[in-house]
Amino acid sequence: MRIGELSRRTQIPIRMLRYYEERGLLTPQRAPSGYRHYQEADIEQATLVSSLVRSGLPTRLILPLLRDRQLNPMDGDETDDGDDDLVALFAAEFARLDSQVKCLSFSRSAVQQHLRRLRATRVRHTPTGT
Amino acid sequence: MRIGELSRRTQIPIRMLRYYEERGLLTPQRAPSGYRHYQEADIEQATLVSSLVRSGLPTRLILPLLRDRQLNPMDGDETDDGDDDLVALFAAEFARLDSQVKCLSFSRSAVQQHLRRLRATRVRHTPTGT
DNA sequence: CGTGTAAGGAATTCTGACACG
DNA sequence: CGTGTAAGGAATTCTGACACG
Repeated sequence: MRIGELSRRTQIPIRMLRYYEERGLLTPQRAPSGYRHYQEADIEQATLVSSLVRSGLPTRLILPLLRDRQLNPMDGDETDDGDDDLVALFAAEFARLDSQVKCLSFSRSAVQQHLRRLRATRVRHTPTGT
Repeated sequence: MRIGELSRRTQIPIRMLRYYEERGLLTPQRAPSGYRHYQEADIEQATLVSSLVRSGLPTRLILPLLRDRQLNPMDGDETDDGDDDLVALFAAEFARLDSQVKCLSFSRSAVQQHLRRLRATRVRHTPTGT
């Protein structure tokens, strides 16, 4: 598929799909026309990248993460060996995401609870509402 | 307790505790000296407010949410009756929080998975590590 | 001993303002 | 709008010392 279709199916702006490619996170083939050509599997990949980017991961961390993912588990080594710095960076990102999820989940349920009560009193006052 | 202790126990900057009060979200008593005096219950309240603020809720929405919370369920009306606008605003916030939680959770588990593999290969290459 | 007090400094808190993205 | 910071002052608390009965 071409970029427009991928954008539509993933809800990711075309601008961002091109940006991901610029950062090496997505590598579509090219038609003679120069049009990008994506595989079905790129839908999943683009979705993952988009999620990570929106979650605040710098693209330079997303790249090694993707490489790791594409490795055959049976393969030995082509990994970022013993990269202590990388491990530390990812550990920090994980901690950040974890606490952010907790904060948002907590807020989400507080808002949900409020919403329920708000609607309850609304109904009580507007019994004729459709 | 005074503002310093509350700040320490909630991990919320003093600056923010003062700001919450300015917005009517926290209403500590005052000592003759002018020092703020907080109750134990303010710990929970401050934590809730902080979470909501960090989650991106505007303080003007947090205020009615708190009021609602403090209402006795048996009481009748003193609520924001039939406030369609409020309901819509909260519904929008809820939707936003919900999708944000999903995005972050997804990213979180992707990073966690990567971290595991990263550590696994690190160990394989550094069997003597402590 | 238990208790009050003056002394000087350190830590805490106050407000109103400016800065930033 | 939420948050940080520098400024200048006021209230609070701390410690070690001296005094008293």
